[in-house]
Amino acid sequence: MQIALDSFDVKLLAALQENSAATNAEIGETIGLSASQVSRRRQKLEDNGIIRRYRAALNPEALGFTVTAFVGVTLGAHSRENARKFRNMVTAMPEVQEAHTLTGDVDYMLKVVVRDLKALSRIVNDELLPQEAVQHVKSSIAMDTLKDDNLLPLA
Amino acid sequence: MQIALDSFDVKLLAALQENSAATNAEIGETIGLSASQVSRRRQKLEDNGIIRRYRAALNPEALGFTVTAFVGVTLGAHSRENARKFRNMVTAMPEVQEAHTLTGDVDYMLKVVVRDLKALSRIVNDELLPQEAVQHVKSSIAMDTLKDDNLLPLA
DNA sequence: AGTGAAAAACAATGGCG
DNA sequence: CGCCATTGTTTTTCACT
Repeated sequence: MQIALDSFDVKLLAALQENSAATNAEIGETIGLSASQVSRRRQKLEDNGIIRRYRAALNPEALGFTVTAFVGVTLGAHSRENARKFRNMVTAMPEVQEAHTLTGDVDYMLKVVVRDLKALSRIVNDELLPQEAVQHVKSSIAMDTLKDDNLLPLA
Repeated sequence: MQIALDSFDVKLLAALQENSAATNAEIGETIGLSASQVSRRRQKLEDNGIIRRYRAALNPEALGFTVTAFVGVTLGAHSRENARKFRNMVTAMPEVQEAHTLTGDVDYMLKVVVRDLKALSRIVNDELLPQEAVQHVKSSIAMDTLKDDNLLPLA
């Protein structure tokens, strides 16, 4: 999928990932385009999958999610089938916000968000560790989050 | 800030973080509420800060961001001033999507997104390591991302 | 490539049960 | 809280550069 983006498209994407509630007219004003062009370009970017979706960013603390943890997981004797089961499981777990396979000594890095430490303990001890494939789990708790915007550096 | 949320609010929040482009009528249909009530509740949730903002989720690969890395940073002799400088810097870096202070042997965990390994190298060697406060940096590259939705587990 | 204006869709309020 | 009607925005389409 090779898509040519001009500088208007990039500016539009930057504006939308910053604030998708802005009207086409408002965005047009900031990037120097008419509302109708913003609409047309936006639709093209949605159609070709560059814009994946629109979502509301919620306030975790206000909703009681006070614990964020990074959980490093090391797998044991790599049976293909057990590793697949593990991946399916973490993908399906709602508390797992991110799951990546890493280079280095840790096979997987999970970002987990829960209401309290008890819930984290339950996830590690009752869900992750019982998995056949899992050999070792190491959790680090985020004491403070300086930044969590997950915005692409389009600038 | 103590806010009472009933099950309609929770369902509404779940629907909005899943897809904020849905119309109030569509959301109302899925959560069992009229469009006008969805509108009223949504506004209240925006006003009291439970809904922070609306954003477009973009496709990183389509935009050329092929490298995601987790960078663990250990600070040296903790001069308060140097640590503050470090925090200000990572917060201002657009390539840093997340920055957390952690429990354990690593002081900070950064999630970095860039176009190629060269850009990652530049960030580590030319931006992070020259910082006074930084003693040690260890990067792990995400070879595969299974999940990256950053949705709160409201279910 | 782009604009501007009309038409269609939608959000937001208020009143009533 | 549902329903309905109204009002004002906003999106989208169309004609025209």
